[in-house]
Amino acid sequence: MAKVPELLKEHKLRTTSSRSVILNIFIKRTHALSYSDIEKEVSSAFDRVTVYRTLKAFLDRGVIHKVLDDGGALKYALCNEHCQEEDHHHDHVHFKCTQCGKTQCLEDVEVHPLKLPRGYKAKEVNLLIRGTCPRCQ
Amino acid sequence: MAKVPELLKEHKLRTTSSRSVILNIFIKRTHALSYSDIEKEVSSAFDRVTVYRTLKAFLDRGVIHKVLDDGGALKYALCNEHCQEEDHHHDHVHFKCTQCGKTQCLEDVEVHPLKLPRGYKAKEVNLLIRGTCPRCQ
DNA sequence: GCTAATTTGCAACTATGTTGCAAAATTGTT
DNA sequence: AACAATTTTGCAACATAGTTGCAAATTAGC
Repeated sequence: MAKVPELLKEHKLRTTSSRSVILNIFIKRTHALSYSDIEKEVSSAFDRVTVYRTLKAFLDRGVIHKVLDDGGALKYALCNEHCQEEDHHHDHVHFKCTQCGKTQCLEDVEVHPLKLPRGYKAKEVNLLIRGTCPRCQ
Repeated sequence: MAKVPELLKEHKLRTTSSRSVILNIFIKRTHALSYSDIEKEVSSAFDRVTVYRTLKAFLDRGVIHKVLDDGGALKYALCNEHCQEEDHHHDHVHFKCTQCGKTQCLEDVEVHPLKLPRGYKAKEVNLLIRGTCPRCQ
């Protein structure tokens, strides 16, 4: 909680109440959050638009990254250490539990380099694994 | 075009005009299509709801599968040969060109089995690669 | 405390997707 | 080719997701 203002400053974002609260939610949670997850937690303390704009600001400054999900709504999760705009690290492995519906980043899973057909050049790889998580066995 | 009715019958779907037209669009195109891509092609010959329901019917019967995309809207692409409801093959590699925005299935790319942390059990793996396609080099 | 720049809330709008229901179309059977 | 049973369609209405413009409020640096 104490490090929230510094985290914001690190990413060149002004410290405002909505940003502090929402960033803190991301820090507390270990799984990816959608707009509606956040809306529920802040229980309309902020306008819908503010929440969306906060998420957009976090995205643009590399505080969070998009998490692909099979459902409709986009989810977001905290980027790990020092992943600033430019040198954003771009290989994500996400695990969605089909039981509880939660999506987590798996930082330690190694993605083997892929052999693409001639002419394709990869910049970023996103892996979504669906299955059951340890808590839902 | 001729094989559209048989394809529908194979998947236990009645032959109707919307299904024939939409299935044919999927056959013609090599890249994944969103609802709005289809809407544009059929130029409101069918009701919005019918298009959505047709996509849902195709999904349920294993004619098409969902394609993850980083944007908001879900995309869909033809399943390949004999991928019926039950034994749907579940490892997909998709390539999204950041230049032209088109997403393709890469059938031939091999996905190496992943070592997941203890307790995680994978059922399905979806890989989305972002980069540039041969046509946009 | 002042000023400049950014952020917020509101209203309004677009896109995406779903549900219930009556009318229309499809299929198999005479 | 007409019939009945089932499925599919279109319409209206709704729900969720996400965006934009603008004036008022807030933040950061001085």
